[in-house]
Amino acid sequence: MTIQNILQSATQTALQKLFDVSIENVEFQTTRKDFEGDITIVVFSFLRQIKGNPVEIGTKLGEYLKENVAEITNFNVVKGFLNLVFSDAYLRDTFYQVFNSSNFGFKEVVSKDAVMVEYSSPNTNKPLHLGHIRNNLLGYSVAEIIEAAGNKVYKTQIINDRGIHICKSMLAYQKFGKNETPESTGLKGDKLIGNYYVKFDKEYKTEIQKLVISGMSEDEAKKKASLLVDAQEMLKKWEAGDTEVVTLWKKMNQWVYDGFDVTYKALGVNFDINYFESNTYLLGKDIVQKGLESGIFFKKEDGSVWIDLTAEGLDEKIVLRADGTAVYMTQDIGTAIQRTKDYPDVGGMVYTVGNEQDYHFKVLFLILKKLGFDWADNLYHLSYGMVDLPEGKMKSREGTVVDADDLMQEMTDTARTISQELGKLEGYSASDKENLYRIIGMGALKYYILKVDPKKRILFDPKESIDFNGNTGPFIQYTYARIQSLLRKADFDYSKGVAIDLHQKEREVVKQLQDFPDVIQLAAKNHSPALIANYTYDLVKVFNSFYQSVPIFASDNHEEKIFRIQLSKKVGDVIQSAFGLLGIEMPERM
RNA sequence: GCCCGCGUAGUUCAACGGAUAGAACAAAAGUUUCCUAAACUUUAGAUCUAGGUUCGAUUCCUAGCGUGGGUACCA
Repeated sequence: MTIQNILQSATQTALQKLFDVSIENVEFQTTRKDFEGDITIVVFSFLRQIKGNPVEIGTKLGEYLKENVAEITNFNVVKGFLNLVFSDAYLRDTFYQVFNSSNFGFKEVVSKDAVMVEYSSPNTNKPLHLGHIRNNLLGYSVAEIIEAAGNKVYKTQIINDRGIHICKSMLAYQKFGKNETPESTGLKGDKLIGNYYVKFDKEYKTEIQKLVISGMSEDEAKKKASLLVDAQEMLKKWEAGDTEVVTLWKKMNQWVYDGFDVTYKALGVNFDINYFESNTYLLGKDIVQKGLESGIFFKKEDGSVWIDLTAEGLDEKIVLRADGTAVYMTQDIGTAIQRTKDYPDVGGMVYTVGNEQDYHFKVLFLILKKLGFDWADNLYHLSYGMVDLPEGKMKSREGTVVDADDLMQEMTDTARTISQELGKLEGYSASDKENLYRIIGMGALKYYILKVDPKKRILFDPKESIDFNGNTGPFIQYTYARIQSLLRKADFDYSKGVAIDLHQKEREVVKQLQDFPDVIQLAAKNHSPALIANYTYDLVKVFNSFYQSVPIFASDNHEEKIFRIQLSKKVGDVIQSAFGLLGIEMPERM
């Protein structure tokens, strides 16, 4: 029986005896740092059922609990807050419980429903940029968190490998490519293809200008420019399975995938399953047909199929064009259903997609619910804000994007500069050092992005925004490295339990550690890596304060030394676990 | 126009409806005879406005202002 259960029933009994009321669920919260105590009961919440002075009620309740619950040694009442103080013995015992459990905070996989987490979802016509970095980090981290909280997880991406935009870069390659390859140019495949996409746009604009000068209206020129016409023609050939086009398409896409692999690896993300739009873009039409028969959808005179969501406060939405071809929505309906067929244990899905598509997913989920799928209640759009630059929005055509590979390289370079100035790494090999710079640089980048609430937009200043001091990844990594150094110097056995009185700072660290499992559960429920990040930062702050004020090796009490090393080790373990959920690696030294 | 986010110190971020709204950066002062000063300790500084619900509101509701996004056959 956990202390929460004991407290719960003891409090209920007390309320019954003292005030003759029964309260089903008494809420407990950990006491704030500035007040004495470990767990707090908010007496105010009883006032509806118990009339009287909150302080008096709290005092009576506190006296009863102190009397009847062995672990409670004292209490105090501030306004309507009853703060309960636990014994050192109890805190030590719970600490040893977590100290000795290897998977502290993590649950066994318990839920039989798996969750499919989709993220990244790139187009194969250009390299990944800063926006993808936020997407990837969020998606990966949320997947890890959900898994840690006890669900089986499948990570997936849907690769947008077809369509007019792909044909544009293919056409530019055909026309201006001179048979270049990643090998011949030394460029990453995604970069090479991205260049052709830009090239297309440039040539297309030039052509439009020429047409306008020769007397054509701009609108007409945009439609009649030969480059665009050719690209559309190429798309038709692709759809018809034309051998030459498909061969080129396969070759160029493979270059891009090879390039993406490098970027994903550097980011530290991975996928269990890939879906390709070229395989899924025709899905969903049969479902629409069924929905039409059952009256969920309706047909307009021109033959297009719609759903009426005005009763739900939304609009009408098209699900099939007049010519019978699919739209984005059709495809997404079909893909979702396909996934549950491919992986029958999937009972929910998370879509990591920017907030400009909030409306789309609202409608998608509603349609799937109306179609009667029982998993439709467990769909979640992990919506995140844009990453803006000081100059404004990123525009790939205008070249104001921050390239993912470049940014990661820059972070590593900054980490190298700072580390070399501090110069603490003698005895490290050159390659170990380089690896360390990478760990620190990526830690800074990942933490900077993940500590922010996903819903909020991020203002990203490449020059100034990545810091290595304060509330940052490297600050936390540094604490971890110091702890490892501490453990290396501890030349005594600290594996066994000891019974000492706890100092105030030690109590604070123990209390913070105890919250970790709850934080994981909450983060999974809210799909929020930011909660983990901020929790870890708080833990480090509390630990640093402890570290500074309590002499660890100088104590003449050996048992105290043992306990302090144990405490430090556990803090290190928890930091490592928490940052693991954020995809951030830990340095042994720095 | 309509719909959906967001609005907290000078700046970047926190705060299950709970106590005196927390940090960091920037500014000012201090701490290195045990373990890594990328640290620690002080000082100064904020909830867009007006109502409402509540014992209690940064949080929930209404209206307004500011800001970003979406707006029906593009994905």
